[in-house]
Amino acid sequence: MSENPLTQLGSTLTAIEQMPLRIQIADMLRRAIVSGNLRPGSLLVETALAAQMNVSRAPIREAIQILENDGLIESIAYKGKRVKPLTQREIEETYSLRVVFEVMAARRILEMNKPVDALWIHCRAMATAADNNDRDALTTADEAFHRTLIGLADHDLMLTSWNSLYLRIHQIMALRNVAQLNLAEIAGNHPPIVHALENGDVDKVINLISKHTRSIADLDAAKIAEMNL
Amino acid sequence: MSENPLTQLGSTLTAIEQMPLRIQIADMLRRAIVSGNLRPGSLLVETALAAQMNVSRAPIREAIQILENDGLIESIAYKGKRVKPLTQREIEETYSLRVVFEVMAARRILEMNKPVDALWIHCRAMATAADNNDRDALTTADEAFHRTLIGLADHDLMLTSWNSLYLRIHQIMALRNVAQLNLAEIAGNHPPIVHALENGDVDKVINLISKHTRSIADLDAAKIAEMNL
DNA sequence: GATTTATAAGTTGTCGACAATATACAATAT
DNA sequence: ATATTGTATATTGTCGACAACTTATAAATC
Repeated sequence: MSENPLTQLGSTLTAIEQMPLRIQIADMLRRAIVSGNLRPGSLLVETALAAQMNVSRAPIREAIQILENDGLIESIAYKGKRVKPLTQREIEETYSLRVVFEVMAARRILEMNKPVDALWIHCRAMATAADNNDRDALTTADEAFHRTLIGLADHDLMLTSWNSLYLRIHQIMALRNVAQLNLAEIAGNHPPIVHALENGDVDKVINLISKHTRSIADLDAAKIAEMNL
Repeated sequence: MSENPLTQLGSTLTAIEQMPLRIQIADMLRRAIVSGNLRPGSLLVETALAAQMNVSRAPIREAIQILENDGLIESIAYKGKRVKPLTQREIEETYSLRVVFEVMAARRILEMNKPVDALWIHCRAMATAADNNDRDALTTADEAFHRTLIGLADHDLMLTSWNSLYLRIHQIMALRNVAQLNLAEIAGNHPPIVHALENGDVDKVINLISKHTRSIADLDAAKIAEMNL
């Protein structure tokens, strides 16, 4: 089984290429949706996609079903499937559920007395990104912060739900007006959370997370409502 | 589709007979799993199922994918798919997530000042069932209680997650030793929750729900561990 | 002109067959 | 006896075709 490094790299690449088509297609479509390239409401027709990708309908169907499971696509009887429209309500539900998960995570972390040092790394990355006015870097560090927080809770079921949630959050973020976000403010919101965690102050953690999320959720909900998706 | 192959298998609901085969098959398999007829670890082979149900593999594949989404089935490379084994950890995660959802629901109900009269109906049904020593009736009323509680929170995303959670709870319940459950005690656990809700006592609600769920979760986790699934 | 009916087009649902790949087992060589 | 190789088998992945059903369009009737 031991081969030279070059073949190892090659096998890694072919491993991706040799994944089932449905996975490749699902990944492709998922990226298109959460990046905003496929806007909410877009119709997905199996035959069209199959022709476009030069594959049969079978893997397309399965890929679409995967995305339906992700909550990114919904079925419309005998018309096709379409990218799920984003309603104000859904945005609010998405963010409120994220708050619940993060509060749950915080409680578990405190119960288990887990160190939260890992969070500081992402806080610093966010601060740097804010200084450089680098929105992409801030977004990346922000997600890393939240993902780390959830991961520390060591709860697979919640993590799975959270991943699904975050797909939609990505989609929302791709459509929102980033210009109205104050990078420094967002970066500044996170260190107090870590401090509260280190001090074991549950109520403060809950308060901070709730307030932080709500302000973002309100911005996004307003934006999406205005876009009329 | 003038002749439905599945009628031979005892599917009696007429409404369901016009649904796509994948839905019928998924429902059938789901019932088999959550009722304990298909035990955790059972292998599901597409060709075998297709032959057994007199359909092609296509709807079987899609049905299996649906159940994979439900978290009831997992894939095993080049062996087939199997009913996901139940681990102690997973049981604990399932119940702890249910607690979080119910606490979230309670908070929202209190915030919206929603009347919770509907819950009393199910409390009474549970009391009656306990008096009659009718385990099935108690289980039904119990689920109705919890489903109503979640429903009152008016949060579609959470409801969807909760439904998925409850599938696994059904599966767990089907495998547990019902004899060790004290019906009167379970029935008695619910009215105080409704009282606390009516009094707006959030902390008490949280406390009651947590304690109530934990005792059941501990019983089930022990039972499953002992069964070595 | 409005309403009903017939026709066409488009989309999903299902099928049977073939290809690819991993596993299990037997046969062979060392 | 152990390791290796080859072969058979089992299972999933993918394809192209056809059927069923819904919607849209055009025609016909009143």
